[in-house]
Amino acid sequence: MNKKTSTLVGFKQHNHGACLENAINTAEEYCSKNNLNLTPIRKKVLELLLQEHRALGAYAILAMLREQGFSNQPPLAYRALDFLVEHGFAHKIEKLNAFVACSLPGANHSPAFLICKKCNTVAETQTSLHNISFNETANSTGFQIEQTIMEAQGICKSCTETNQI
Amino acid sequence: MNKKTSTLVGFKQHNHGACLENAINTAEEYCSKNNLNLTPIRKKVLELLLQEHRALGAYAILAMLREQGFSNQPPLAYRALDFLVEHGFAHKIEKLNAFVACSLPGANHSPAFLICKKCNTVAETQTSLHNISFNETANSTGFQIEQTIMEAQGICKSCTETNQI
DNA sequence: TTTCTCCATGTTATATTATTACATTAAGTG
DNA sequence: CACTTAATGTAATAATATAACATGGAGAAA
Repeated sequence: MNKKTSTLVGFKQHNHGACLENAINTAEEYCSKNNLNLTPIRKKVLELLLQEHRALGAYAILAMLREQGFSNQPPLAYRALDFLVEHGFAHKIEKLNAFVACSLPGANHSPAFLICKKCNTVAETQTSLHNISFNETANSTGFQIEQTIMEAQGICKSCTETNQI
Repeated sequence: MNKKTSTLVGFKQHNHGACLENAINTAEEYCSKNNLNLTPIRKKVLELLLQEHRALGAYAILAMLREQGFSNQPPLAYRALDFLVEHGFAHKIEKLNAFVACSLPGANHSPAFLICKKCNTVAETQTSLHNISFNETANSTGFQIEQTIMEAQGICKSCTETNQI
């Protein structure tokens, strides 16, 4: 009862091409089912995020969009990111003011992130246990939680082992 | 074993003047013991934060400092805030890009925050249970956590009851 | 005392992140 | 077709944060 499995993506090996293609397909299906418009810009931004397992800043994305022939006005990136975040295809990492593709699309989630300070890789974890303390405290005071942000910064195994400066 | 008490400040009544004075005294003692320099600017910023139970942006603080006769260059505020955060007298609320005084000074903590979207009050909670899921996931992948950020947004009891728009 | 060093502050400039506001285009609907 | 709505284009600016270098002051070392 006390234990809860955690899943994690980002510090493990995986088939990246398949991962990307799968995520895009999932997003497309979800959008067509829910009458959402995954426009070229939105899709392109999602692809750009999926190609990294790192958080990208809005202006980094904007620069990439420009390389692809899009205009480079900030709202272009922010609007696409807003759409992706609103519908769960991406998350904002508040600590970094940056964005990552969702690693667990479709999950009804309250995600938590592990951020490596050295390589900037971001791993998304999915648990439910982590909300207990918030819920307890919230309940005891009548606070109604709508959204939780959980981010941990540290050093990933790979960076610890190579011990690079 | 499974339960852990949570403490909370910010949505409860308390003697505000005493609270402020006590916090300042604690900070001064801590600084003199640890050979830290609680300069006039740093002290003033701490007082400004303590006067609210809300998060204040760096530029809001800067404007208050100017009213007190200090210069109004951004580094003035950021340096003082850096000091306060580094030594645990204040915390940054990442979601708001803003700062709150620490409600539990002296505690060796990994704080969590409840942020009311209506009145902007920020309550600090102190638990240890909330780190379990992070620690489990981190351990399983060799990730070494250095800092965790936990923030919940929602509506506090008082705002729910008055139900103001 | 003089010099040195360190820490804090003063100051200018600029970088980074994000939004507002309004014009234009495109797709679907009555 | 005219109308409505969603999405994008574009310009301007707001809000947040830092870099870089100068100045001042307190205490240690010579």
